[in-house]
Amino acid sequence: MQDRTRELRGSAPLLESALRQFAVVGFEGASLQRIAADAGLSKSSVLYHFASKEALLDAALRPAVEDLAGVVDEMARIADAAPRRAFLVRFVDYLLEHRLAIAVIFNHGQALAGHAVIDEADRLVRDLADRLAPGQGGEREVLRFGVALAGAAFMLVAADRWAPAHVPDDELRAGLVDVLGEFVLGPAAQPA
Amino acid sequence: MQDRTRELRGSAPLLESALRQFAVVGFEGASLQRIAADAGLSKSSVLYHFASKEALLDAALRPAVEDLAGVVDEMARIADAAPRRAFLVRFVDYLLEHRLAIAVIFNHGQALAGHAVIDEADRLVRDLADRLAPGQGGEREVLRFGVALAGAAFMLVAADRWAPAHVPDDELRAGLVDVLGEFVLGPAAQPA
DNA sequence: CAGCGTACTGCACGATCGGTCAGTGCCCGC
DNA sequence: GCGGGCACTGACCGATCGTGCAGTACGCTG
Repeated sequence: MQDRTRELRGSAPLLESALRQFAVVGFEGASLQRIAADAGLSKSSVLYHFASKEALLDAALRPAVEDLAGVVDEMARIADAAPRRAFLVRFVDYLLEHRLAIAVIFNHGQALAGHAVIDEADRLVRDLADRLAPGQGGEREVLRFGVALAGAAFMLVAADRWAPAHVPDDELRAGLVDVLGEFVLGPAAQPA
Repeated sequence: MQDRTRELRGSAPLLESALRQFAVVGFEGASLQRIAADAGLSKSSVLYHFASKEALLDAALRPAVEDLAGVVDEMARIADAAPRRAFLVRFVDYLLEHRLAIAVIFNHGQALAGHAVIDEADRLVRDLADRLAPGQGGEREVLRFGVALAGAAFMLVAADRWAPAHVPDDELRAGLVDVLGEFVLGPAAQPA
């Protein structure tokens, strides 16, 4: 395997096709052939821009992981202050923006353990959980946080499958802010 | 494809191997070769007992789906009565017993849409959600239920990945009953 | 012992997998 | 105009995919 990966500037549609395939059928189930066809080019062309299938996965997930690092930083700065709800809105926005990547990381994370991006994402999520549930009695808090986050990750891509009609993003965002707020901030933090 | 499937009586280890592979790498990512090797027999032998890869998926998920139908029935009978918490305990037990199948249905459901078992499982889950959130204002309730259920499904197989040490089933069960109870029964239903 | 069904296997098949490589057309600086 | 790099492609490779098929070892029944 050559280690030279040509970082294509205008590769957004290709990365989105890859992300969609990875999210739906998983990394092993997705084929370069299908990803390439979906993006409108040949398999060879995909492997011209990205040295391997794994490099493609890395490039597809990288933006979400880097943004997650920013989110965790932000969370660390506000610490235990009041504007937790504002942070929650910001976090739900992050989830919506990177919904496909989030689906890959959560739904297929176990199969992808060992890949650098996934391990980094896992570490960041654990960081976030630890920060939300400090102290030694936090195991229950971590469980609550895990359920809320993974559940949100699922609904991001499954909401349409359950709802009778397409759920607009705005509605989904409002719902997730409410539900997650109730879940991780406690019922006392409910809005008016 | 021949439609004759020999229903093997002592095929439990084979079905469990299949389930584990499907849960980790998804249906398309899992290979009959690896499933067979994991169960200690040849690929041909697997295809002797199950007419195709899809038939194997069906057989592996069938028990969980049938049990789910029972759970939904039970839920329908207790309706709006008080013993909801008892039902929740029963439900978490169900999740723990079929944790691999649950992981397949939730994490890879989108890729498996169209397969009979998956569609049936989807229908049952929707039934359950509708029963928990009746009326026209229930969209938010459905979202809450989806987040809680999918989150629980995730933690069933991911708890060990996040925790510093292995999480015993008893602990996981207790935690899920608490967290899900708080989530779908409302904070008022908290135990002493 | 003969005969049959059951559990299981090795082998072969066409298709598809990820990946390599030798081109090919095109734009851009000289 | 022309040389060189850039984006892209088809042909090809060995491996593996799901599946079909013929054959084999074994245990039961007659």
